[in-house]
Amino acid sequence: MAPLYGALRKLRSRNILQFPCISCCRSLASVTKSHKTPPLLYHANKKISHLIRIGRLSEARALFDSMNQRNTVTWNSMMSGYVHRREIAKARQLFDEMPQRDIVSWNLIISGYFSCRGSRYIEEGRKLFDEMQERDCVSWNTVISGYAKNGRMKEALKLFDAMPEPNVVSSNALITGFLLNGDVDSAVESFRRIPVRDSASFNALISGLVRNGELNVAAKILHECGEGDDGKDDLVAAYNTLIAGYGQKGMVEEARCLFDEIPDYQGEDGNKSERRFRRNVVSWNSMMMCYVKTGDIVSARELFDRMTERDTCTWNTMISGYVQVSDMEEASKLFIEMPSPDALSWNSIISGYSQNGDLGLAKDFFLRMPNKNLISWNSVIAGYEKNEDYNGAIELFSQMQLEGERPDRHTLSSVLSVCAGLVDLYLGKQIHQFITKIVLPDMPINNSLITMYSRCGAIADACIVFNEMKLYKDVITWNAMIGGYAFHGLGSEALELFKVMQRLKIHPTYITFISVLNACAHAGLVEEGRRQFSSMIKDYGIKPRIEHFASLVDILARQGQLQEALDVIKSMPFKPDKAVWGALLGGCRVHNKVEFAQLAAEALIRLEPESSAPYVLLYNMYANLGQWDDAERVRVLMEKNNVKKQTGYSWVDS
DNA sequence: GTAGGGTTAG
Repeated sequence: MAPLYGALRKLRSRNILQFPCISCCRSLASVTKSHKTPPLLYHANKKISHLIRIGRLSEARALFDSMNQRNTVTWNSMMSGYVHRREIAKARQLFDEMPQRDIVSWNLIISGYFSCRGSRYIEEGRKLFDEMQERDCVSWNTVISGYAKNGRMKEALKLFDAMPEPNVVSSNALITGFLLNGDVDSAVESFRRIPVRDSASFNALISGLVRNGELNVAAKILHECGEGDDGKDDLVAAYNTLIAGYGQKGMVEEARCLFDEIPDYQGEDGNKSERRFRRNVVSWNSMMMCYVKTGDIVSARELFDRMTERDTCTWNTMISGYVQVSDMEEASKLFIEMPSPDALSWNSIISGYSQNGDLGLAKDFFLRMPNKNLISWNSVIAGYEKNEDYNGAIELFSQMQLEGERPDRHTLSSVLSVCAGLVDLYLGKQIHQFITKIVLPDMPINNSLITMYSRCGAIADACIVFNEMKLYKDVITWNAMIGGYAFHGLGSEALELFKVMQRLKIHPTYITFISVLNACAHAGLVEEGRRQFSSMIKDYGIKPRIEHFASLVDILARQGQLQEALDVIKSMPFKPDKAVWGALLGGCRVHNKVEFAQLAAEALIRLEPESSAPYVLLYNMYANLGQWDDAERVRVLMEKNNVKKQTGYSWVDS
């Protein structure tokens, strides 16, 4: 008896056998039945399911239509193709047309309805379930998991209690459902109530806990897993999930501890050990990803080199690691070396070159890529936008639509930034219209809209978007609006909004303070500016960047406090850049402080010898003061340095 | 042919 019991346990843990239930007997019956199927029909059925598996649905349908003999399996296979594609109407049509239905037909159509979004479909699925004459445990599991996946736990639990024989699959579905709703306690309780847990029980619980940020609970459960768990010898997937979860939070050390806990058995001659709980390729990939996420490319590479078995994901992770640290040479080396690059590999390389400013290579790879997808288009469009080749971005955007690729929120967000860069309000409004037609504007999209409108001079439209966001705002939203006000010289509005933000206890970022300081400059508030500058450091622990110093210099210089501004420049821990000297020079012009102007202009000329602006400014100042000798000296210097005066241009589109 | 779950790109 004992060996038989052991064999049963082994089968169970491999998901071949579960709780005793009708479906097992039924599936055995259908196996024997398939032997009676005429060979031609049997092969045609196999062909249909193969075509569906590789995603060639229309070919499968053509074959289905051409068959002069079909059995229930034929109809069911065809139906499953539509169910997978969420084409529920077509699946339903087959269901209604088929001459004979078995339990699988019913289960299929019900699962189809439950995997469609919208309560309409769920009700229809439920109606069919209620109409069933005979149900097996798959029917129950389908409906329970259907409710759970849609977050409707009340109905799921009711059915769970009503089912004739509870089984581990439905319990697992409940766990997933609870965690989808963030109900950690109920999930853990359901888990504890399962008499014999399998590996999917652990996976469902651990992955849900990780998604809810409950890493400590997950680790505890994983370590206390006990006797009576069929899944306990196959916990590697759950370990992998938690490793990845730690990686997401940057907790590399915890991840490494877990990784080291998984045995790395390799039998003699490098053969894989019989033991099932051992590191697999996903464990290595996940651990590598942790290092990649924290920018520790050396440790990631170390693991990569130690791996005896690599899959596409391994290569892609390593490539994306090099992309992140801008080592495109190594990234493309791996890309060439890897056995069969997939869409993800191509896209990593494309976005890598895009982000690192090599648009030519990005487009080269993009054009050579065999099956471009939405992400490929988005990567290359974002690259053009980031590198300020706005017209190139727009060209790609229209090209993409000509080729039948539908833009999504990522595309549209990039295109909005393009409109902002081009200062093209007309185009921006068109894109806004387009957006409302095809996606629900979410936070990132709304944020891009605010930036676009304010950069294009339509501050009122920016306000409308901002106010429509009501409760759903993040720091970026606030930064965009405050920055918009500051950009338009509406200093007091910007400061007022900043106060509201502080009252709501939203933590500002360094970007917020760039806008706040700019607002102070525009509003002529010297004391307020100094106060905000030190509040940034003291109250919020934000280290001032050179942009903040530039703003502070701007604030002081505009008010004619040029000596104070110069003191700031001398005391700051950065080498003053164009913006800093530019701010000083701007103040000098307004207040006719020629001695400071000379200092600032000379510094600017050293930084950018080809720019005519500082020469012109200095020349005009001397001229205004009647110091014609000095003015002439500037003009000669300009000629000597071969600088041409550029014709002015306005950057505001009418 | 139907039910529960792990890693990578914009």
